[in-house]
Amino acid sequence: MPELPEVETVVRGLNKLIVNHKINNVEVLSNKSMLVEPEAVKGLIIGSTIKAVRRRAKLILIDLNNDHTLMMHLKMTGQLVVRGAETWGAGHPNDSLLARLPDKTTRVIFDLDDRQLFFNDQRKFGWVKILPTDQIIKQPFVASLGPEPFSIHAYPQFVQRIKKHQKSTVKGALLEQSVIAGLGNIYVNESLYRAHIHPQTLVMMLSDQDLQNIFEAIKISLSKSIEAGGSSSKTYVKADGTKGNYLTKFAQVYGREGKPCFNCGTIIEKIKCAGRGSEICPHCQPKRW
DNA sequence: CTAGGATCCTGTCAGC
DNA sequence: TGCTGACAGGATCCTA
Repeated sequence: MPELPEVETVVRGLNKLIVNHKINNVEVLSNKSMLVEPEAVKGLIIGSTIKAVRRRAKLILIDLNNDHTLMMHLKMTGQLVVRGAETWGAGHPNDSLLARLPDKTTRVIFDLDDRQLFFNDQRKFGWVKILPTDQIIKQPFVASLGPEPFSIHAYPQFVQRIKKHQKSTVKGALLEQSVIAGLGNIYVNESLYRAHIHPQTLVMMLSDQDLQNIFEAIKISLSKSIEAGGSSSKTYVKADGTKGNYLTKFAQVYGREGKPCFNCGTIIEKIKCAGRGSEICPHCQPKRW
């Protein structure tokens, strides 16, 4: 899925493009994607005005002017695209960001006054819900979330929470949203590479210094991506008109299997860890066992 | 309680 | 060309 930086990019874009706009109609093309009863679509969504767009972990929260909030999760292949006076989109980087919409991945269309918001999701894992705004933090998943990586007291909370997973691999623990919020497969791989830690290292084997290195590496990986992702929608089509992938602008190991490590030149390998593909530099991220 | 694997769904790509 | 299996930027459910 879009991970924290991509969701942050979506939220920043939506804040510029849909706040203070009224939702005139909602077209549901996939019931699986729209987990809102038809009566609630009519009674709570249609006719409301968007007040603000927020993010918590990988959740997108669109506050309406009736004390309710649209909660969206893009999961693996979701994306949000605005078409109107301006054209813009972010999330899963595929052709639907550029295509005429709706297309075969379009699941929900929000008709605003002078523009449309498209919820596209090839694999239909993502969803849209609506809740009273004050109930969001009471949702079990939201309540269980670990700290936002850039919040002031994130580090001690991160340390306390990851230490509950002593027998897990460090990769498995970092993928847990209850340990730290917003990481997914790519940023866990990127962060462990930058911290020089092998993903299969058990949490019980990590020193306090290791944890500090990992936490700093997470913040660097995320912030570099947010910087690049902020322009992802514009740079997705390169100057020559071909498709581009903004991840290649900052990724150190993602998608680089078989290529030389930027640090030492060793060939990047791809292994399986915590059930997910994991690119590593075998020299920079040595096994400790 | 934890940890690991299967699962939801659609599409693409490598290898016959 | 057509088929098959592996895999994919997530999180939940089931099992042990």
